[in-house]
Parts: sequence; structure tokens; C-alpha cells
Amino acid sequence: MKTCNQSSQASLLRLDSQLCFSLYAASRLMTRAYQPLLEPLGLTYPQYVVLLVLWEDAPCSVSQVGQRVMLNSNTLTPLLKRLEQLGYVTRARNADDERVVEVALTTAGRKLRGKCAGIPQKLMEGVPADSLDELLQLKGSLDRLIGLMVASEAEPV
Amino acid sequence: MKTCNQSSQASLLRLDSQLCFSLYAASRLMTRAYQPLLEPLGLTYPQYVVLLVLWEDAPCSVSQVGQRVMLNSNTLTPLLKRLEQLGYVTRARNADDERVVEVALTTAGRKLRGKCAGIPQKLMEGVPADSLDELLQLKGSLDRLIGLMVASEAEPV
DNA sequence: GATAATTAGATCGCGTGCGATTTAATCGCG
DNA sequence: CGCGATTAAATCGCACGCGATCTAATTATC
Repeated sequence: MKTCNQSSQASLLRLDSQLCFSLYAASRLMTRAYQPLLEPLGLTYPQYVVLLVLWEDAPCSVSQVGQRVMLNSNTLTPLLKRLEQLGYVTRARNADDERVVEVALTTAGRKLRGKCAGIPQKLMEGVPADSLDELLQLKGSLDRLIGLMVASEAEPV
Repeated sequence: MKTCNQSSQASLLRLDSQLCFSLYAASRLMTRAYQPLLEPLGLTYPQYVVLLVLWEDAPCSVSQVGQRVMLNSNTLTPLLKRLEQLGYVTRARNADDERVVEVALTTAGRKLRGKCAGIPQKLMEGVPADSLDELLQLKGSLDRLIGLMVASEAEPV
């Protein structure tokens, strides 16, 4: 029988060899990078992501937001309540189907979009010009990986 | 009523155009993918990452672990206490410098390494063979991006 | 050797993520 | 029409992340 020898298994357990750790670390560093830009607006990164969705398409049910950002109501309900408290969104039951909560933007919420317009560029300021191509390719690879993971979640192992 | 201004169509604020969201989503999906493999061992992904470090190099101070996984004591102290409660590690003040807490593996903690040896391969089971190259390249790009972000954190903007 | 500055962890508070369960509204089927 | 199944959010509990602060130990300076 073919057995993986211990050293090859061991090497795969090295932190530095793990794609997953790179993903985990990069995601946290990214959130930190957003912070100085979002803090003046009173926003966290997940809140900002939800607003990105709403700026594209509001009003919008909680589950529609959830599909877009891949979060469930157990995360979204408190997050949306905070956005409501901040005065950026409203939450109201749909009259036709009382199970559904429609999330809409307030005037302040729509105005916020303008204040955020410069954020993507500001984040890219520190990136050398010759890295931009690589970042685009990186996003492509990430999206394909996301596709794989979403698919394997849907199917039972 | 569509009220799209001229810039909104191609805006960098579109969710689908954002590398950062891909990063955020991929990281969460990855954590979920680990779950069925780690849950039987009573571990979360961050705990597993800390163990990866300790399997390479233990005993080890809290701050050494922190440097490796890029986490501070406010996250690590409770996490390590949970690993201690699970019986996988011990925590003890260093006799030479009482400020330092040395984290060491227990016998159970060392044994756990064997049980985790197959995890990297199992995660890759769902990945088509022709995607493996891309994933390696993805890790390279992520690590370069991490390098950029760590550097821009160190320096003032 | 006393004391100020530094350092390592611990603690606190808040906002996610998410598995699990609950509640309420709607749907489906006889 | 009635009633069980389904669905949408909300709620609960726990484990991160992390900014901010605190405590205790060590080092540096005089």
C-alpha cells in the first residue's frame, strides 16, 4: 500500500505552507486596513459590506442581503439594528408578507455612499503599480476558490 | 425609479468588483470547510492554527505564538485557556522572567498532531487536479499582499 | 538603590460569525 | 376550511478579533 511518509504529512502541517492561513491572515489585515477609513463614519467592515449591497439594490429583504454577503439573520439582524441606530437604514416588515423585513436606506445612508466613494482608491495607494495586475488575478483565483467551496458546501461529502 | 448617476454602473463600490470582499468571503468559507474536520477534536480553526505553531515550536511564549499567527494577548489568552481546559496545552510563568507565560504541549496535545495529519489532504479532496497549480499561485499572491499590508501597517500613512 | 519607563499578559467591552433553536407568518394539500 | 410543513427573522450561546486599559515584572537611568 502507498503510505504518505511522516515527513511529507508533517510539512503540510507547517503554518507557512498553508494557503488557508494566508487567507485567514490576509482577511484580518484587510479589515484592519479599512479601519482608519471607516472609523470616521462609525462603520465596521461588515457594516460597510452590507451598505455596498444596499447602495446597489435597496430596499431589499434581510435574506436577499444575506445571500449577497453570505451571512444569515443571526449575524445580520444585530448588524442591521446597529445600522438603523446609526440612522443609515430603516427596517420594516413587508405588508404583503409579514415574515419579510425590508431594509431600506435613509437619506443619510444614501449620502454616505458619496463619502465612501474614495475608499477603494485610498486602499490601493500603498500598492506598487506593478502589483495591480497580480491583485486582479488574485481576485479571479479567489472567486474561483469561492465557487469551489460554495459548491462543495451544497453537496454532502 | 432608477436614480443611477453616471458613475454608479462601473463603480469601484460594486461588491463584485472588490478584492477585499472576495478575501473576506473566502476566509469565512475556508473556516467552515475546516469545521467538520476539527469539530470531532473539539477545536476551532484559530485554535488549530495555534496548535500548528506549537507543533513546530514548543514550549513557546504567548507573544511568540502571537507574532506567528498575528494575534495579541487579548485574543490569545482566552484561546489558550480553552486549549488548556481541553488538556492540549499547559500555561506557566517563566521562572527567569515572570512576565512571560510559556505555553507547552501536553502528551494529548502532541498526540493530536497525528490526528490532524490528514486534514490538509482531506481539505483538498474536492479540488480538481488542474486547480492545484492555481492554488499554489494564489498562496504566493496572498503572501505578497500580506507583506504589503504588514509593511504599510508598520509605517505611518 | 530608588524610581521612571518599558514590557508581557490579562482584562474589558463591543461587534461580528455561526450552530442551534424559537417565533410567527405563509403555503400546501387533502 | 383545517392543519402540518415550510419559510423568514429573531434569539441564544459561545468563540473569536481587537482597541483600550490595567497589572505586575523587568530594565534603564540617575
